[in-house]
Amino acid sequence: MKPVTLKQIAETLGISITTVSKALKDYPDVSKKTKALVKDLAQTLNYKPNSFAVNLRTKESKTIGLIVPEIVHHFFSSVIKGIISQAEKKGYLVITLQSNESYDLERKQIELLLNKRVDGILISLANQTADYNHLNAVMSNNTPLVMFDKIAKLVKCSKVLINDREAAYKATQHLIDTGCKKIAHFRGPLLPQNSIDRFLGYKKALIDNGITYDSSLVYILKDMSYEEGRFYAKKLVDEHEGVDGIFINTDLVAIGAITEFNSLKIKVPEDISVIGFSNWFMSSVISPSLTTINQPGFEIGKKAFKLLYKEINSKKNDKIINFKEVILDTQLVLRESTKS
Amino acid sequence: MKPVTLKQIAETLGISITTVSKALKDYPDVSKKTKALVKDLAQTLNYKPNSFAVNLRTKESKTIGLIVPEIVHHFFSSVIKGIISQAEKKGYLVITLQSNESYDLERKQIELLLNKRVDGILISLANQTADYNHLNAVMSNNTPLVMFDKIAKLVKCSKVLINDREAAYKATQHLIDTGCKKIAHFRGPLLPQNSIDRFLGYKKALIDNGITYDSSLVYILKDMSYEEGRFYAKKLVDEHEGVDGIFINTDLVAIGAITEFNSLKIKVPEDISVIGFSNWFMSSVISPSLTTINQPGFEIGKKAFKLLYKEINSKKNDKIINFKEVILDTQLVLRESTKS
DNA sequence: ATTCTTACCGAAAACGTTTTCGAAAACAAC
DNA sequence: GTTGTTTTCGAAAACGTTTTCGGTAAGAAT
Repeated sequence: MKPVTLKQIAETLGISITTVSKALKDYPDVSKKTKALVKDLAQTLNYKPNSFAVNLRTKESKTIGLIVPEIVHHFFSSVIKGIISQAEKKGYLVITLQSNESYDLERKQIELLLNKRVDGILISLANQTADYNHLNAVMSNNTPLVMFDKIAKLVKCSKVLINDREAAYKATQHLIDTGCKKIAHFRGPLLPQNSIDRFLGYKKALIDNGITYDSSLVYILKDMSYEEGRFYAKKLVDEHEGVDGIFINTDLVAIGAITEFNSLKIKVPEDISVIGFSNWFMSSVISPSLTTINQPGFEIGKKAFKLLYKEINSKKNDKIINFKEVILDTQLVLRESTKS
Repeated sequence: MKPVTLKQIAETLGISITTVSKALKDYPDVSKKTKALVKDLAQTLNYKPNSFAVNLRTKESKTIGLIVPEIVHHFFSSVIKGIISQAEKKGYLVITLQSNESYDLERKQIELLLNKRVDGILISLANQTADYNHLNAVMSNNTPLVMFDKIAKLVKCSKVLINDREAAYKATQHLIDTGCKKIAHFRGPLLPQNSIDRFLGYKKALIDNGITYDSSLVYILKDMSYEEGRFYAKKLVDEHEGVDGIFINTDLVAIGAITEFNSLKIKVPEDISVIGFSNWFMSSVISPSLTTINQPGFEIGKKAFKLLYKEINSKKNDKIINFKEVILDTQLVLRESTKS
């Protein structure tokens, strides 16, 4: 019942463990005859190398760690899918953890993964994260690290991103182009780089078009939920008159806002245009369907793994690692929630 | 730069590796003095046991494998979240794979996980899976296995389920109670146990209420997508007259159907009542909101891990494992897509 | 017959930990 | 001073693999 080992194969064949090992790995200094013998027996005994022993010996686990703020989330689950599918192709397995947007958890999980001696780590930061010691610890531990989506500019490592500022600019410009004059913004928390960048893109588009920026039109959301979308939509119309457009940080919130406008009998887009961010699948289903920015989650995941894979291999071959910053394209997706 | 080992601690302290190891694990045969010495040094050197070596020695990896048909899916991502959160509490990490509803992939992934020597496996089967050799291989490999949601009745192992038949009965009964006479059913593929059970629950409810079962009112869907929902909704009204209710296997399809009815100017629920399954978050957002059956994904995940954890421990202590079948409760969630 | 290749094989160390078992040291009891 | 008990420690084996390095045998070349 015990799993087959090299030793057993060696003994039944009357040869050494060394030769068995080398035969299975096609070393040139094993005769064709013995190779065939060994491989046949290994096949019939259904020999599988003990990965624990291989790990110990080779100092690598063919496993990477992945930390995301939240798993039940269309964008992140798409990224996860991209990562796992790409990793599988290259013979890597993925250990997934979720930080729940908590810095403390994130720190512990990094430690967990380092102790497990994963070959590399992929991470999208928690909203709360403002301190980067745990990330620098990864780097100084000589473990390849690639950040995606929610990144820290100050950490020197490879990154996979979209151009959030440009995308936000594009979205806001579209509102302006379709006639909006008084444009609000529902932004994410203060810390994450992407919510900063999206805000900056929004602001720049206003200024470039001669619209004076009004900070009271910018609402800072906390958990980016559907409920928050509804809440702030109500708050917005309570506090301001004549707002005719909103750029909203994420589709889920935008859907909340649209739902609220619907129930307040405020017409979208006639009274107010709404534009979201992410292109969540549901955005095309609700009524009115949501104009948004497409953010390619699956591709981000694939690209992030590819980068990590390269770094892992560079490290193995003692090559120097050049950190890359890959920027993926976004597209404006026109639907019914903005005027044409 | 090399990681600290027991050996180094032993040498700098002038004691044996054995004693260091035992001191760190609080063996009773180490004096308080040496324990303190060792622990202090370990702390300052930031010693972390090499998990590869520990794995090899203890023959366990504190890692489990998880296979789901699809990651980008509200129900499954909820389950994954439940599993990971519970596993983390018990010091286990989770390697996630997705079968993409493919039997071949599922088989390969099982093999991958067994070769990695995970301590246990959690799985929800692919729609295509009809052969269970790969699952029995897990059992005969003496690796604990727990199935959830999409299970195989014939495989002897623990399972976490909902009572699909009863839930479907409940849903159909609700349609009947609210006046529906001609009730259609959009079911899932033929193989999965849960789509069989939901169909049987639907059928039984009809018969128990004196409604003759009409097989032409049952549509067999393939990929359970939004688009399929729209397609079959159209097909249904093209092929039948006077259908006043549908029980649909999953919320996403139901949302597709409702969208199609909306655009066909068929009123829900006045002309036709729709009831879904799963209680996907979006179901409360669309218009009209969807009456459905709540299927507790997060709890299913938690429970599945707990069961697996027990089995892993039973195995370690050479106890016999009693396979359990846990049935979790579902609730009928009343919303606007059915009459009151 | 001697030297040089070439082809093939295996001993042994190493990876870092855990645990068994025996032994030494310390102390108490008589 | 002997015996017995308790406390504390360490040698060594084991987990299963990979890889270095040296060695033997056979054949080729001189």
